Amino acid sequence: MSSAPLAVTQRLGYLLKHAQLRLAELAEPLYAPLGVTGRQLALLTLFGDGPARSQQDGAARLGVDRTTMVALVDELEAKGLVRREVAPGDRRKRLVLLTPEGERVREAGTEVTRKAEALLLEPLSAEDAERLRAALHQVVRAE
Amino acid sequence: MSSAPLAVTQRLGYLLKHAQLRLAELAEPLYAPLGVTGRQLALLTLFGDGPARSQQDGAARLGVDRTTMVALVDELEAKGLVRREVAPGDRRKRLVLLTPEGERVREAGTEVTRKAEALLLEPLSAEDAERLRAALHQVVRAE
DNA sequence: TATTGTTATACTCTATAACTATA
DNA sequence: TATAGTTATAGAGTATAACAATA
Repeated sequence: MSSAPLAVTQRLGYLLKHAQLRLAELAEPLYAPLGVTGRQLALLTLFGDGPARSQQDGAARLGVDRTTMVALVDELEAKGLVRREVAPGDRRKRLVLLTPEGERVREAGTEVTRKAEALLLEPLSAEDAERLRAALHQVVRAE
Repeated sequence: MSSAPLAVTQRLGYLLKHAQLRLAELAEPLYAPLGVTGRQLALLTLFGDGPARSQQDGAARLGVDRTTMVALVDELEAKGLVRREVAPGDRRKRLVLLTPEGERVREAGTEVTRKAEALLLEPLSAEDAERLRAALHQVVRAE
């Protein structure tokens, strides 16, 4: 156990926050032409991937409150990118489904996300970049 | 270039955000007995490390607005952990200096931060943990 | 004129509480 | 009774604009 000063710029909290800020900085200009924010694209990715999910299910996976999810889905619905559908079998639940336009935006967004991530990871070798993603995944998995 | 789905939980934005959430979850209970938040401890680390800094200098390093820094320093001053001092040579600037109590909290906080980081990094080997920190540092440095 | 600190203000993000409808 | 979605509201956190002191 060393007792070096551990300057603020070496702390994981600082590094994670600033990596995130930098990623957002790189990605948002690329998302803008698609007419969506990074947040909205994340929602499209979430609801467009795999079997249909309810709002609550989506909220749980994204780690946000269900009241927050209502507003997020409202935004996407207003843009015509998703629609709500009563879940067959449980009329309390609303499935969130991508419209054809939503599907197009999701696909374009996926490409753009790749590009932004590549820009962020540019200073790393391909191997180190993969290790970074794997390490973060392991650390988060433990939730 | 693969075109796999890149599920939302594999995106760097998601991973960075959730790693940060998890770190905060682990760290805050440890900070609480010290009477400070993680944010406040980061400030103490920033201003307690190296030569005295002005508020503006600190704000720039932390990546926050200077008006935000005013409020943050106010908090620490109210707790008696720092004091402001007019900078010799430029009377517009206020240096932020740790009080003896602030110094004590900073030292205790450093230990606690190490502990929280260790908890977060638990699933990784020591080598992978170091690689993670190094990779984040490289990626952020490019700012 | 420009910069530092400050205040007032507004905006974004998010959660809590209370309601409706379904189960 | 409990759950899903919704609404209204309030609390963080942060930034923009305008001002005083100093350069």
